[in-house]
Amino acid sequence: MKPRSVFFGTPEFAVPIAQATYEVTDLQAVVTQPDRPRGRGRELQPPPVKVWAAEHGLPVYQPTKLRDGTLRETLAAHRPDVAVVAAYGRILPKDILELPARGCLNVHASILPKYRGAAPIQWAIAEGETKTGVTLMQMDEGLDTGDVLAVLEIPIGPEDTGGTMHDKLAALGAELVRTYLPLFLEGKLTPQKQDDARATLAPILQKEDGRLDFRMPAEVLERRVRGFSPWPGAFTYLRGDGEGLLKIHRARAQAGTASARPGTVLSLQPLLVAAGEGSALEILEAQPEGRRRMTAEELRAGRWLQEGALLDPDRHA
RNA sequence: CGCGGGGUGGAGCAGCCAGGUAGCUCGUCGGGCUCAUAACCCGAAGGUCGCAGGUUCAAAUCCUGCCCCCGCAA
Repeated sequence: MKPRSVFFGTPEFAVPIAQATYEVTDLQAVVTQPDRPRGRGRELQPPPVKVWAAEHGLPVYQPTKLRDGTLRETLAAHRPDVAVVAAYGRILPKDILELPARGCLNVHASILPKYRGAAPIQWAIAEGETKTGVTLMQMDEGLDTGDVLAVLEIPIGPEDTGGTMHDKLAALGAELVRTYLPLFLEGKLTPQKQDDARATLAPILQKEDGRLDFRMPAEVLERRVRGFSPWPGAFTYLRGDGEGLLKIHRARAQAGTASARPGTVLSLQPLLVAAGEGSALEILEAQPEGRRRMTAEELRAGRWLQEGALLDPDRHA
C-alpha cells in the first residue's frame, strides 16, 4: 500500500511534479489557485495543475483563504501521510504544514539556500550562475528555509533562457520526487539544515524588472535578456515617455571600448547599443509593440532604429 | 462583448482620414567601379494591396462580415 498524499501546485512547472507524486504515492487530492482571468479576452482560465488533476479524476480544491481552518478540515478527511508542494503560489499556514503525518515537502527550483523565493530560475540565469538545480526540502513557516533532503543539479548553458531552464527544471523536479520521495517515506533521508549565511533571495519578477538599464555592463544585460525570457521579457523604449515598446528577445554582449552614453545606438549592422563600462549589447532579435519578432537586419531595413538614437532616454537621462 | 496595434513584390515600412499612375529602405538578379568590401554607381525582375461581399464611372483607400499575427493584461 502506497503512502497517501496531497499535492499543492499551480502553474505548468508543477504539472510534471504532480505526475511524479501521482506515480510514487497514493495521491488523494490536489490544491491549486482559483481560476483567474488570463490571456487575450481576459477569460477565466483554470490553472494547469487543475487541468491535469481533472484528467486524472482527482478532487481539486481552490481555496481563496487558507487560514480559516476550512482547508485543513477538508484535507484532514483525506488522511495524508505527506504533502508535496511545487509552485503553489501561497505561503502555507502552520496548521496545514502540520497536518500530514510526515509533513510537507517542497520542490524548489534552485540549489538552496541560494535563490529562495518566487523566481529562482530567472535570477539564477540573470546572476550568471553556471549551474542550478532542484531542491527537495521539508517545509517550515519560513520562505524556502526548511531542511534540505535532496538536490539534483543541472548546468545552465550559454544559450539557456528562463523558458528552457523552466522546462528542464520541471522535468528534473519530477525526477527528484520519483527518486527521493520514496526514500524519504522510508526514513532513509537525513535532513540537512540550510546555511542561512549563504542564502540569497530571488524576488518575484514584475514587468518593470525587464526594463533594461543600459548603464549596466552588456554581459549583465545579456544574462537578464536570457533569464527573463519569455517572461517578464526584457524591453526598452524607442522613444521617451515609455513610448515605442521594444522587446529584446535575443542579444549578445560585446566587450568594447566605446565611451558613448549608455543606450546610444552605436551601429545598425551589427545592431550595437552602448552599455556600461564601455561595453556594447548586440541586439539580435527584437519586437516592436504590435509587430512581430524581427531580426536586427529586419529592424534596420524597416528603419525602426537610427544610428545615434538613444533608447529609453528617460531611464538613462 | 476587457483595452490597443497590424496584415501592401522575398524582408521591413509609407500610401488610407480628404477614392483616380504601386512609393520608400533593403534583399535578389544583371552590369559597372574598386586592391577590396555588408561600400558606391547603373539597370532589371518580382505585388490577387489577408479573404468575401457592398457602395462607386472608379476601391489598397469608404461600408459590412470573416480569417490570421502581435502589444497590454498574469
